[in-house]
Amino acid sequence: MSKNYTIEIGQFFTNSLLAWSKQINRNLPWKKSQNPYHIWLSEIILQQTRVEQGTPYFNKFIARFPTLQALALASEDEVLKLWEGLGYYSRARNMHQTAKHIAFEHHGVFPSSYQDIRNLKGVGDYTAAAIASFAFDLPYAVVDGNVFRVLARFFGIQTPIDTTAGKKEFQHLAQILLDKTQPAAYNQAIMDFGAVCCVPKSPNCTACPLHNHCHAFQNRLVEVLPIKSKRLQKRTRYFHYLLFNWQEHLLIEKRMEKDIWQGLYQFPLQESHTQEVSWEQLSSAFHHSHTTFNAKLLKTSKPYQQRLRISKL
DNA sequence: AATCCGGGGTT
DNA sequence: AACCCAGGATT
Repeated sequence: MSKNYTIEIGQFFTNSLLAWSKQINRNLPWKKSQNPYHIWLSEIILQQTRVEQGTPYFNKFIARFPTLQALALASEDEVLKLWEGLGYYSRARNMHQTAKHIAFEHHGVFPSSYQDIRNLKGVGDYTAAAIASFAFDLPYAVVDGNVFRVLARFFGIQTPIDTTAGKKEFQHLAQILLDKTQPAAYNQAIMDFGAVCCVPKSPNCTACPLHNHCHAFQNRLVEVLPIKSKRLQKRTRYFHYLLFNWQEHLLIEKRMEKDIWQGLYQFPLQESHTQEVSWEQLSSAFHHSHTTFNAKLLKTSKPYQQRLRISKL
């Protein structure tokens, strides 16, 4: 698809983004330096996480673990405790494991080539390109949700972004468009542009400096692009927590099954598909807690919802 | 290629 | 209720 576009339009795109980025000011705390530890930490936190949600976590982690060595020396429990509430908890485990790996097996020296960075646990194509460009000025184009959207719209690409072919096509085009003389500035510019200007819903296209050459705007495809092939649907799970008193303590348990929150702790739990659950269900489900610990059921919680995505077809 | 893994905001 | 977010690992 990228073969259909001229060099000139690509240069217009790149130069326009860089010019646009100079007139906005998005001061993010992890952009104050090229410290690879700070860059890496921020990128892990921001995976599938909004900047506004991740920023306080970044500040907490930097305050508690000023260096990669400090993070490596921490216990996994403490790392998870600091991560609490952010979701996708395997990110925290992989991050901690990687910190220990770099600290104890590479003398604390953060890898400085794309391939070495890419080989770190928890680091995929996007994060490797982000660290390589932001921390080491290496010419690797980032492709995140913002980039998919901006490229799909401006170049009118209708290939679904959630397919192997789509990912390959967008990655290839992004690499062509990258300004190799200033990869960090370009990568920052295209993501800022997607986050601030070319937003998912109802972008203000008439105010966009690229709209004269934007395929989606010229062809009324802004609300259609980017295209995703997999339609997603939500299934709702209801969790009813039970508070057991045992020798003046509240019983908690550890989630060992292969499911969400693996290895995390919770009050004993009965799950149901509906908001209501019968007392018989609760009682029989926790006969074990009663008999094993001689614990007394104090009360049950209101039902908590957890929605998860399941593919429709 | 599909599926799993989350919390939180927006529409 | 559906969609989206500075995605990656697993199967």
